[in-house]
Amino acid sequence: MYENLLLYKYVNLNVLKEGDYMAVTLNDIARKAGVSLATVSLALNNSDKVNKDTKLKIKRIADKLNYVPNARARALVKKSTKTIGLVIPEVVNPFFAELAQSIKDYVRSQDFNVILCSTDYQSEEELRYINMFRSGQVDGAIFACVGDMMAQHNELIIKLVEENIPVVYVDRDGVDHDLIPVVKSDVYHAAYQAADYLISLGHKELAFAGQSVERLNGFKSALMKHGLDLKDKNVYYDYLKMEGGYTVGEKIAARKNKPEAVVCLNDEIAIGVIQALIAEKVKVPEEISVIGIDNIKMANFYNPSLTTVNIPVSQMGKKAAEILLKRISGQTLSPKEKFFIFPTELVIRDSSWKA
Amino acid sequence: MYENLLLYKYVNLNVLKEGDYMAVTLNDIARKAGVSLATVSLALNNSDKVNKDTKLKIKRIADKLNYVPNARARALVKKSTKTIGLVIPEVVNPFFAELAQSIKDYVRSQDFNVILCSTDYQSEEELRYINMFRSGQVDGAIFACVGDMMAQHNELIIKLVEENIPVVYVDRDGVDHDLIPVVKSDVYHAAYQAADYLISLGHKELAFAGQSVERLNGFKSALMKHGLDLKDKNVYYDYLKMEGGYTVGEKIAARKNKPEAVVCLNDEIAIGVIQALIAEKVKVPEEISVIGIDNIKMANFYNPSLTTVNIPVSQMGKKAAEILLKRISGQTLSPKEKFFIFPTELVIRDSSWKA
DNA sequence: CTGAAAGCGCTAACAT
DNA sequence: ATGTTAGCGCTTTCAG
Repeated sequence: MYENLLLYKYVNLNVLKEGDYMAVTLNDIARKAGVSLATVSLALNNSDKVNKDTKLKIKRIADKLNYVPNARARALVKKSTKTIGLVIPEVVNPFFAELAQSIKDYVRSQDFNVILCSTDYQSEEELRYINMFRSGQVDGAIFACVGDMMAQHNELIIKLVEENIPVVYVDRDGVDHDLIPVVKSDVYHAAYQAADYLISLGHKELAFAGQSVERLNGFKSALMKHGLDLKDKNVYYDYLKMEGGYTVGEKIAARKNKPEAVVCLNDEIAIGVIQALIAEKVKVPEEISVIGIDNIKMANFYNPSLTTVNIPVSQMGKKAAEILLKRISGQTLSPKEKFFIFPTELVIRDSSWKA
Repeated sequence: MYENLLLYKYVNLNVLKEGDYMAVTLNDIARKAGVSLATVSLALNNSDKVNKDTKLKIKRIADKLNYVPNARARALVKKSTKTIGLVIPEVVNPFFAELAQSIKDYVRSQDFNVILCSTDYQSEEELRYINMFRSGQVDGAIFACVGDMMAQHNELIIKLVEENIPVVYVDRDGVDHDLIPVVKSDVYHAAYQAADYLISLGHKELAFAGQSVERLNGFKSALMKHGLDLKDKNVYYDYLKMEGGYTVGEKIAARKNKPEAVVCLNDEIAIGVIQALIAEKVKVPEEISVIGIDNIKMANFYNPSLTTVNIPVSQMGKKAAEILLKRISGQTLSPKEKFFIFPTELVIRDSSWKA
């Protein structure tokens, strides 16, 4: 809007004493231009209610003074900050990093900013953020925090929405999709695909590593379909990060009767598992096949390269951002947008092999 | 400050028609409590100028109404948003992700938020952010964008500082450390250490991959010290990520006379190089040693685990955040804080080996 | 087309 | 101890 204000000049009208900088305001410009403050505001906002010549004159002066509108003041009256909150467990996690990046990219193209809200899997942190959102610091928010412990906040988040702070969930299920749209990938199916593929390779005894009901269920359903049963000792229902995967790998390596293949909650865990297995001289994939979910960039650069199930994070992020901004601008959502689900895709690489 | 306001109740005083939610304001509370707006403000800010009983009464009412102060209004009058901007090239980069995380963690502990400003290495994006900062959306900013093309903004950033938006640089050098404090790691020395170590292993022909004057110079100085000379064909001076590293690896693999070892700008590039080498049947480290810089988490989980030079990113992030918040709160910096340099440390793992 | 004026919701003197 | 008042810098009717 103020493209031509971005000049590199710098004039300071109202500096009183050195070191006490005061930003130039509409008033400064008004005085200098000999018009009223209101006219300046209109002119700079390109209203056609103001004479072309005065507009030009005003803009020129604004340029010269290197005027930048005060975002705080504008936010107060417009009741909008042009920023959204993004709640994720952590940035140090390729999946969420990519999600964050795609969301930021999209909203930025629409002149919005994003406040980074990582919770480190702490539910109290999520609570703090919810309250911050209520204070009007953001125009809307995306919640992408997994974990069952977060579910307790769903009611609070609904209140947020009722207070006119739109929310969209990513890979988290809410209750009422009219109130809170959901963008997700079919992780149930992803886990199913992973297990199904492993079984098709000839593996009979499969393990699962990670904490996610939905994925575990998908995993189970594949076993069931093939008439295989799941032993308790084969599910390592715990852990979310790479180190945790390493622990699982160590445990598996220490077993006499090892599973033939393991499906991991995500690629990071898979890498952890593989790393431990290799360290313990268990060959991957010759002795044990390992498969991840997510298809992070590193999966393709790992050694052995990781067989995994692709989840289109960037697309999901963009879609979620689109939906959120639509909501913020008051547009209505199509039924599909209220529950948008992305398909997943098996990516075969080198960490899985015929038994 | 309003701990006890976080109740889950929800009362709406001034809803006029359904769906038209209006937040409760100080005025609502004042009316309800039969006191003035000012008293309410003081009470909720825990001023001791207000009677204990009225304070309690006011707080109780605020609770009941589920009051949350309006951050936008407060920002306008306090001339502070309690948020800072963090400019990095991209979140999808383990180094910057960790930096972002540590900065966020620290400022959050001081009740600040961070706006994620990634530039994707685009200098125009940095410009947009600078201008956004000028609008008062943030109380300060951290710039951690590398790249020589960004240097052109240094003047603009200095103006920002002169307009009372404190800035600190991370791994980027400015001009005037009084104006813009710098927190950095000794990457010159890091590259030196890497090369020096490789030479100590017996390698004589070393290559360098990546685009960074400082690191290349450190690399060169190690060669010089040992009386080795650097052939042009051994420096792959280019802007690179993991894929770029892969390309370099392919080029190296295709050479008749291969270098014996390669120092990479960072771990991601190193991983790319190794991956290509392995794909081309060149053994790492048996035939070529590869060493990275940064010591990202993945370095330890890679295969072969990556020899690298540790850079204490998290500490750097925290320190930068500390310094920035000090500046924001008007505290003066010690000379050391104006140019804070972190030492680096060689981390020997499996990607390097005696020739 | 331009100006005057009323806020947005809060803080912070200054009175009382 | 509490109330009154004047802004913060901007947008937006409503008059002229």
